[in-house]
Amino acid sequence: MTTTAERDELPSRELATQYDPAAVEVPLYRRWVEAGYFRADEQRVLSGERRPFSIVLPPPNVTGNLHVGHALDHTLMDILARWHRMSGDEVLWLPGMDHAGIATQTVVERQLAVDGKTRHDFGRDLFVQKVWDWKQESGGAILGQMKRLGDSVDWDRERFTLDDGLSDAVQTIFKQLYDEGLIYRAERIINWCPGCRTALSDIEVEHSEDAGELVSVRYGSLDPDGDSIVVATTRLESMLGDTAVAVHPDDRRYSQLVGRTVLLPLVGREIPVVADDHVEPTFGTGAVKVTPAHDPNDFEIGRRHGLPMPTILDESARITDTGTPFDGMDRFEARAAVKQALREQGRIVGERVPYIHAVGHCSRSDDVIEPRLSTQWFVKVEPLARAAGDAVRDGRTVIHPQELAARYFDWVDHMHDWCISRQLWWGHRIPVWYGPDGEVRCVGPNEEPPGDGWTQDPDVLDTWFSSALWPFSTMGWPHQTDTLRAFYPTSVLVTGYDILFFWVVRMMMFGLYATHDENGGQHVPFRSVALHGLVRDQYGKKMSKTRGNTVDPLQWIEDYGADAVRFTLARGSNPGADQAIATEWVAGGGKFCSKLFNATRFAMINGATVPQTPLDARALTAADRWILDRLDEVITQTTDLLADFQFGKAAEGLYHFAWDEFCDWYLELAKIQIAGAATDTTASSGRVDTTRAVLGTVLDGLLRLLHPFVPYVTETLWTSLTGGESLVIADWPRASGRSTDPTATTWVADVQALVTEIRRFRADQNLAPSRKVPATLNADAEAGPGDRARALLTTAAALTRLEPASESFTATAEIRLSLSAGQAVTVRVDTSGTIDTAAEKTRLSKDLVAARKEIADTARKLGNPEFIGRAPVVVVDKIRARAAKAATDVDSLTARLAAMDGAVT
RNA sequence: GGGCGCGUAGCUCAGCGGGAGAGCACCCGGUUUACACCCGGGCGGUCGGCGGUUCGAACCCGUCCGCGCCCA
Repeated sequence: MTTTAERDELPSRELATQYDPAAVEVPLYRRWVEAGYFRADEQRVLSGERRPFSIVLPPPNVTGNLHVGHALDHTLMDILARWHRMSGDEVLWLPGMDHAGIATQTVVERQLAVDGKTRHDFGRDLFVQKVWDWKQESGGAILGQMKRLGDSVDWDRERFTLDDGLSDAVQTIFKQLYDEGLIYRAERIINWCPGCRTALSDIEVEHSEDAGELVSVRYGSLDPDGDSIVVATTRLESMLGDTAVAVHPDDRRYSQLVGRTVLLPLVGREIPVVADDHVEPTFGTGAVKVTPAHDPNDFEIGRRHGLPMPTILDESARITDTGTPFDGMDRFEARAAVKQALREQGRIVGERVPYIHAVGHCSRSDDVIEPRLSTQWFVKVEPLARAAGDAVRDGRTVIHPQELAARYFDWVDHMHDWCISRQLWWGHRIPVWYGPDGEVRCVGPNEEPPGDGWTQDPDVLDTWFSSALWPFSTMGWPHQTDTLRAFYPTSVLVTGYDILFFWVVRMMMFGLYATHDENGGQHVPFRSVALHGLVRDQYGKKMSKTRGNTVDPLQWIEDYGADAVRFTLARGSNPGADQAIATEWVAGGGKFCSKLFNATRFAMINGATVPQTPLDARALTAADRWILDRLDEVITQTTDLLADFQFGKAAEGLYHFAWDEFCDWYLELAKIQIAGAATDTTASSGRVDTTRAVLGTVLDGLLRLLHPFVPYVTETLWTSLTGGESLVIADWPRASGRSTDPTATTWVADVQALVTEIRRFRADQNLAPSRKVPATLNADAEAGPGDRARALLTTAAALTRLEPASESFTATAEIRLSLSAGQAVTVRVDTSGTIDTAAEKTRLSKDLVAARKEIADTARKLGNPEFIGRAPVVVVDKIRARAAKAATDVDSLTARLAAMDGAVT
């Protein structure tokens, strides 16, 4: 027995008079979750009952909110998840978040800063506890936002990268890589963010074209007879750390200087001039200053020539340990001060201002990155990257669209070793301990850390290190769980192409390294990667806070409904390509849902029902046959497009079918069939029932097809139409298997052409749409089988408000149309003598021009023997038919224009 | 500098060898009992330029111009 409370939870089977997404969406989502529709069951896969479909959700950042890029990504994933669920697959779509090391630590540090405190005031353990507290209270807002969007994820399986299980996975793979020598610690030039005060990997650095200064400075003697050499730099303060000047060995301008020393100004140090093949002799003066501790290229030169490598910047990028007055200055302050001091010495020999050059910025804080010599942990990526490349080359993982595979290869084939240590407290701490006598020990997940006298490495791992394990760590790896057995390798990863290197490559590397089948073969983490583009503003500009053109998808959801946002995003999405979006377009998505609602409601008012038995083909009208054939086509087309990740085309095809074909034409035709049967008792008594069954059949199929895109409105309508439990667990439609009826398609095309022609006439003549116009309808003798020709005319008349001629009928105008098979129909109308001859002439003249152009175009082709000889027969026949039709039209139009002229004179 | 991609209606984009399309915007007309979140009609494009291949090019090839992204 249903309690009142339970009944309130169920959506009403009665449709309201207007669709209100805000009232429907939240309760519907709750009902789906409570019903357990989104839960995955390993056993149904392992028993062979169902095929698995698993989808990797890119874990959003725990500090993040749903932005429009997520909305797109999640919409596409949800479309796949719901489509596969309806197709009978067991779907696992697992939600969760990553811990976002820098971002999260920064959030909490900012809170502490309000009270004038830093994390050091609390110590490591207490600070980390505070971050956990923050996560409990304020983190993960995005999970609620995912629910609002409608994500059909299995909430029982929510994961977080710092969970115990996932942390075990991190420690396990670290240990394995370490033991195999694929993780090492070394002093290298790394990207240092002075704002975040940590090392970054290459991919966390974004390059932009910035305006700086290129300053040329004379090193060495200022005496015209003394040794000197001119070098240029954009980072003038770095000269304080110079330990050499390098020139190309073959550069004769400097050959006498190689091996000697020049004076380093301001510092007063003598530094050598070295010859190095890597110097570009044609750039600038051909001589370069060498700062080994603060430039990657200079570091290599320094290594080759055994140069000292003094570090002259501290963690905040202040000058330090140079023994000059610049110590303690910020790098930018020092840049100006050094320039001033050099100018006073007369050493500035040239300046290019502004000088546009590429500058690296921290992707998190936007601070200018400093290359810095530092001891860090690295992953030796070469063997991992090669395996990742091979997996795509072999087709074990397929990238969609294919063009983007080139970028993938470009990346994996030229990857630098990955700097994985971060000087943070929030994250997975590096499981390496240092002993009192310099011993180093990497501790595995089941091992006790060493005791007294040993200290653990203070750094934590890059967040991407744990995110790279996500596809399998969330399923219980390193344990061989039923979840892994059932759902791994996963089916698909859907993500933006901008994250291909950040994350996709890393998942590929770790997945191939860590996971294997029974025979020891490598597992790919996912079989397909579907890449979409960025969402841009309505002018195609990239959204950014500084530009002020960002949008809030949650506001759109509030205003227009989640379905509207989803449909608009899906419809605009083409594989690998960016898309633009605007509020008006989202409003358009809302209008589509509303249209769907009104159409279904109307069909139901007219008795639409989903038949329990197959439709009797003999009882179907041409209109019925046409819409049913179209439904079959759309089912096949949508299924094929989804299988190829062509979301935009799939959505577009459904929109067109629903609105332009079903609503605009079939519903209007159905009205006539139902009304006509009421007045015409000789029409088969089953006509009304058949029409109702066709309405129900088409709507049932359409709503199923649309459900992955717009789950809420379709669920509302479908449960009302069918009385079924839920569309979420309904079957994906299949084409009927009926052979198509091309004559039905032709018939409808003729109706549409005739109706449009009559409407054009009415509009040109300013005949009010509501006005009934008397008319006579004539078909040429050969206009086809009598019934269909008669139906064609009466149907067109009904759709255009024509009424039968009375005895006083006097034709004042004539509308003639060539039908597709070459016959013609004529409609004579009585406009009560008031005919706008000028408007009618304009209309006919316009058609005449078009028809003459058509004659010219086709005649040119048909007059070309090469065309007749070489073009396919079907093409030639088509052109001949067009030529014939155009000739008929020209005759008819000419005659009517002549008649009108005659009538006037 | 290297690689990838893009230039089609006012805007955003489909179409990628045989009649130039969609959404949004715009103009005109409409309370035709599903829907004014609507209906009907309409305006609007030498498909970036120039060459070539082809019976035929928005579509294939070359080249130039302009724009974007990624990597140096």
